[in-house]
Amino acid sequence: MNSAALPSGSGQSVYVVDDDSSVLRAVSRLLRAAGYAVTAFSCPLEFFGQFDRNAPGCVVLDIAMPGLDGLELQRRLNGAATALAVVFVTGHGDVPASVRAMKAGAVDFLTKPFNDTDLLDAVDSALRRSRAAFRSRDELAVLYRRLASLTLREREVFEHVVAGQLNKLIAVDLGAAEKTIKVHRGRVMQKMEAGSLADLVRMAERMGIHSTQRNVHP
Amino acid sequence: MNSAALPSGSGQSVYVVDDDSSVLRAVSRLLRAAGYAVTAFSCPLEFFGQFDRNAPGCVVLDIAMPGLDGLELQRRLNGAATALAVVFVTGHGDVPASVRAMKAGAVDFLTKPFNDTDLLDAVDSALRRSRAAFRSRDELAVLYRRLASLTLREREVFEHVVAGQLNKLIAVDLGAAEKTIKVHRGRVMQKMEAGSLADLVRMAERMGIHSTQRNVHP
DNA sequence: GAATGCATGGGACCAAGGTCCCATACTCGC
DNA sequence: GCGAGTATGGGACCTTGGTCCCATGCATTC
Repeated sequence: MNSAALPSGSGQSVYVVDDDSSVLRAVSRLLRAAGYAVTAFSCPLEFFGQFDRNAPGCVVLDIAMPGLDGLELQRRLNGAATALAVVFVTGHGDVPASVRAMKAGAVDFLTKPFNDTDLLDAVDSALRRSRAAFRSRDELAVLYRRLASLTLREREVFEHVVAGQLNKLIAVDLGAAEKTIKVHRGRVMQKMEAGSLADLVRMAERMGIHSTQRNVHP
Repeated sequence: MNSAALPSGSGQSVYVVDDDSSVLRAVSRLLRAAGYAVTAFSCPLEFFGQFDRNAPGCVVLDIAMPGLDGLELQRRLNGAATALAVVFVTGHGDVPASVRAMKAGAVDFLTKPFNDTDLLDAVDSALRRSRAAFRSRDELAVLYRRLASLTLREREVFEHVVAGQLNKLIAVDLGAAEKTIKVHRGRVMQKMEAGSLADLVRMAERMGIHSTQRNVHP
């Protein structure tokens, strides 16, 4: 185990994106002094091409930038498969922009001049949120990978099982013998790596799986 | 069934709170014309004393008001057991105020002059959110009422069951016979009105019940 | 002091879940 | 055409879960 500072592994990486180089320097210095792994960009497109998609992190973003607008960059980040959290920092922010930013999930929206504490608090809270989102996204990805390993039939049985139906009824619904359902059910438990039915139900909940149940008369 | 307009039953009730009587009149008229059941208040405290806690609804709120500040009123609403959603409307809103409002869960934050469509959209979205929150709060209340009807022992068994443990193991953990656990478990299913174990697990999830499990050696 | 609610279980059963081994049948790709 | 993967089940067997009736012991309450 090497304990060198690994920006992407530490969950402490902060990207600062601002076209004003003096602000960029000042903010970067402040955050580095606070112990964060900071990467600075004066060009939003450059940032978008280089940041680490596979790690949690925080982006400190100026709203008004030439080339790529801050809000537009946020929109692209939301569209991309990342778990980055955004903190806006701006000199001349207007209310509509701040509202749009917050609606789109920004953690905070600071107007210059802001005091150091506000920025540090925002970054801390953003990293916290990003790490949580990243972890949850990761766990979900594992679940979906397992789900994808199910055959069609197993998937059907899975849905009926987490709906609380008895094997006997599932058999009727799917037009098979109870015996066969048991076999599929056993394989579902194995493939999903569920230690108990309760586990399986919780997995289904997290994946938003609700039975596509035609209750009576298919 | 009387189909008279019932503000609290319809899920369409909107409270407008603004100390500027001309704005109050204009906004109220607009919303009434759109079919909402509008109640207007020029005094925030009066509103706070009179609104219906037991129905979903939307509050259109001015930020700057004498007596009770808009943000403070929002804070109180969040503290109270309501499911109201807040839309801010203000003449001279500053960015920090809008950010605080959005962080506190406001649906939108409009600055005058705003066009009618923006307000109507915001109110519609707020009512939608409020209805969803209200329903979910209601369902949760039912679950908690059932949970409260469990005896201490039943509650313990409940936690172990949704943790996926077998009756046999629960018996060991609680120092009782498997037979006894079965009895408790049966009563838990009855009292919680769960049709299946899957149901019970989902109920536990919604209530955030995770076993307070001392795995080995109590 | 009788009644009530609760926790505790024995006995007896039956239903449901789970798991072996085994077999058939179909489809797909090489 | 043959093997792999899939869906299907029979037979046998055991473990769990669920539910009757019944009974005891211990608090609290009226």
